[in-house]
Amino acid sequence: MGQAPIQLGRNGCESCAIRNRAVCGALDDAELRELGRIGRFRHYKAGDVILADQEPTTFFANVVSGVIKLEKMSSDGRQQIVGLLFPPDFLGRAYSRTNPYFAQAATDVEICAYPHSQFEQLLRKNPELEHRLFEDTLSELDAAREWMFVLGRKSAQEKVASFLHLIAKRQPMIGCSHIHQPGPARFELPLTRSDIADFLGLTIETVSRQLSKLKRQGTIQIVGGREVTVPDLRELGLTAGGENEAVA
Amino acid sequence: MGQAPIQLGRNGCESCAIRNRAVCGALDDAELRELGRIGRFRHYKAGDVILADQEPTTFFANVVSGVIKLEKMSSDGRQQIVGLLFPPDFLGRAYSRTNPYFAQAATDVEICAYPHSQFEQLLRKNPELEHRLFEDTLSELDAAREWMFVLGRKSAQEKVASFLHLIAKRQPMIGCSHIHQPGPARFELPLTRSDIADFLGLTIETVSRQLSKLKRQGTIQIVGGREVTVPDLRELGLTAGGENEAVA
DNA sequence: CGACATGTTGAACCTCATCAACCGACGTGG
DNA sequence: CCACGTCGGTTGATGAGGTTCAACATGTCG
Repeated sequence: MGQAPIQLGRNGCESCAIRNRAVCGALDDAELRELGRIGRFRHYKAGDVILADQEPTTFFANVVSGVIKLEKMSSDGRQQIVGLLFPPDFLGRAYSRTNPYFAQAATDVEICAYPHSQFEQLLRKNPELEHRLFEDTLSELDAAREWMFVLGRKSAQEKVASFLHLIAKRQPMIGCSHIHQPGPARFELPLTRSDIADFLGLTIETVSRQLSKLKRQGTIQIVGGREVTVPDLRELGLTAGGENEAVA
Repeated sequence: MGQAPIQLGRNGCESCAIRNRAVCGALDDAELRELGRIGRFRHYKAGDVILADQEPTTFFANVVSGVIKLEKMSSDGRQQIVGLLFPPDFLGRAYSRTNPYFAQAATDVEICAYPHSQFEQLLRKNPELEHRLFEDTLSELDAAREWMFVLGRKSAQEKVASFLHLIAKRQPMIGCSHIHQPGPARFELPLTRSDIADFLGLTIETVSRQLSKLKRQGTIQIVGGREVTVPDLRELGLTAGGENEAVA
């Protein structure tokens, strides 16, 4: 739970791992150079706080590697993860003086950070960039609402299966194939049991029990607590229930 | 549960009830005339479906009066309200071929509707309009995440109190004062018990019991099942718990 | 008036939270 | 080196909060 961002030098966008997939994909070469001039790589270790709730906005960023959790917490200690960011997602709440939630590194994380005011200036004078960010925000809103259904209406078993299904879709595979058709999948869980519980509105005990149950049923295998194999994604999808699964 | 939109003639934006508060507030007079040319008033009765899930997008709209619920449903009949629209909110998912959820009139509703392609054209060539819509979307995302905390982490009692608090903040008062400082409030519930349950991830019985409990505790009064008086909003806020209440 | 929709209340049941014990891995200091 | 504490995770026993099923009240409309 430290707070030790490691600041690195300027980055070369041309060779960036997420070039064309992140918001910067909206930019032509000249504009990209400008964004590259203001962008800085930063590293965080799992558990580091990246943005604190209610604090003034100081920067935005793109996730380059790792997973970031967005978290709401109440004074009495309850917490709820309200979003997960994977590469090449965008981090930060545009046009707000303060940050509406905590952003914390779930795994070790690399981001490409842009100073607040410089980025918003770029946004103002570049409608294509703003358009791209707008589309990203719309997708996030869709995802948030999808998750509201999970939180409000699904059983513990379905919640855990839904979570695994989500990770299977977004997390880079351990093996190699990056196409996820119905069929087998293999991935590493980027979250602890405690994080999973906070994401699903459950307790760690319930999460643990449901994972064990899914193992017993043969829907998944787990080794070392974190590495998950799903023999048949379709079956996992079925136990996830609900089926608003028209996610494209 | 019918589907009978009543189509009305063209509207005069100058005298519109929500002019300057809706997205159209981003437009200068000339552009407003253009939007006025494509906008049409429509009326719906409580229960009417306004947009159907998975259907091709045919129009966008601003809510002029009434309340619209955005709803997700699964094949087995479970449903979850994922958003409520009050005047002057914007209805519709920009840049998507299809609609990601049901939009249904919770009360009688008036909207100002813009045909799909004409509106998106206007959006493309008018960055100010898109910017305005972007800001609205960011607020919706904030609200959705706020609600994820409610769904995932609050007790039934807190959920119901949170709902009442939300309505108190957004619903026009029955009396006259439209300022809501800590103090008394009076409003009409725009949702049935069943809708409230679907918004909170509860059953109607639980909602009814919690409302009765709040009455017994003196936190609220209810007459005719729909008209609510809150002697002290601060107290309601306290029983709503959580306190991410930095809503500005 | 009867039929139907909306809402309230009671009783029984069940899912999930709570409390607690335990395990293995890891890191630290004596 | 091993004892120790800590952390993440699993499993069991128990009980509370909400769901489910059911009966009843109220209001509205033909």
